[in-house]
Amino acid sequence: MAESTRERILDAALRAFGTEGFAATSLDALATELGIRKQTILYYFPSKQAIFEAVVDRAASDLVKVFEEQAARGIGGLDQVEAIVKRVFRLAVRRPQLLGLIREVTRPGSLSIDRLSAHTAPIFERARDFLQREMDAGRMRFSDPEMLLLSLYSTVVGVATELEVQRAMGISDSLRGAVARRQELIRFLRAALEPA
Amino acid sequence: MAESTRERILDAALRAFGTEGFAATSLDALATELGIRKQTILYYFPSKQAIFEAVVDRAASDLVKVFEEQAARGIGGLDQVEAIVKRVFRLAVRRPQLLGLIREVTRPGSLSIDRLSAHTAPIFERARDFLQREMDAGRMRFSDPEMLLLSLYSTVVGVATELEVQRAMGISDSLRGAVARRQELIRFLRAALEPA
DNA sequence: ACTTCTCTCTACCAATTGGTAGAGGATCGT
DNA sequence: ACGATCCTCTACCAATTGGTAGAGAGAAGT
Repeated sequence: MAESTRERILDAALRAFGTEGFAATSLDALATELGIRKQTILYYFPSKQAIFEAVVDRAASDLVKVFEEQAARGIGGLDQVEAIVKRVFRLAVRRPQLLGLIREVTRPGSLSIDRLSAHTAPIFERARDFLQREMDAGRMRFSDPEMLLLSLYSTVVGVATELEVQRAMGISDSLRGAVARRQELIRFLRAALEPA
Repeated sequence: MAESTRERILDAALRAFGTEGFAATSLDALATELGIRKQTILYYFPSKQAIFEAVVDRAASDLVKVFEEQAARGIGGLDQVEAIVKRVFRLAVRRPQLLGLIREVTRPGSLSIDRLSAHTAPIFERARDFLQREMDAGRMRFSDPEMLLLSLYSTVVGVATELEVQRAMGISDSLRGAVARRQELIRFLRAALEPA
């Protein structure tokens, strides 16, 4: 057996929640997609909310792992920023629903936001310290590291996920387009971060 | 009479769609909030989808107006970029649901995306030409104007709307916090755009 | 006085929602 | 052979969903 039913449910739920959103996803639709009955889903998870939380947990730890792998390399300066952007982009291309889910969770009305930030708080802290260190070492333009982190987050996640905006702007969303976007984004960020 | 019923419905719908999202908003809830019956809503609009489209139309033209007002001033270079960012921020503070709605419409599964881009296409084009002109004049770092526009869009909209991410990062979402964010964002963009 | 138009209402409806109860079939250790 | 555990199913259910049909109130025009 390739994958347990539980895992298959989580996979399908990630896709659905990450693209359609929580409210627009019905358990019946999820079950039909999987070729099983809704009650089978409710055997593994007590409620729809519980599925969502499990999906968030898994997505968050996948995301954190990507960051920690790169952090472990201990590269410094803008090269490290570039490496992280590349990893985020690889993730966005391979598993677009994952970042879509993050945006679903960070929506104003959402529950589970605390669940996500419990996972991500350590890497936020780490990133902030990294920026501070690089600034002190003169390898990065000086500014408030938290605000800078917010700008970086917005830019990277936006460019990686706003596919419909790109389409509306007439930008190709092919793989080649993704590479071009990534390249321009990195140049953009390097210009924004380089010390004066 | 302060406001027509139709206008009140559109106002409430903007708020609901912009924060809760389309699927999570029910006509009954909307009606209760307004102190009227659901059927009164359905007298003015034939369906939920039609309400959404009307809201998108109104929000889009409000948004376009903000841009055109600033474009008419004919300021050049980074000062113009800064002025636009400030206007977007003012909008985000005064009517946060408006940008929330944009994000709802630009979500993958959404309908009405064409409706939005029909409104915004002209200002996208205008912005692209503006960037190109500024680059040619040497007042802005040289790069692909479309890709640059995407980066700018992502950064500005993200910083202006990702309130929950900010909360998770420990950034205050007070008015003072908004001013600080705007200031840092402008410095960030200036650094990213200044010619080498 | 009568009609017409604008608006909001009550009364329903079929379909879908998330969720409960419990039957039945495997597969297991004993 | 037997019970226990694991898993998926059928059968329901109350509540909510978007939407229809049409009554009735009020104002306006004739």
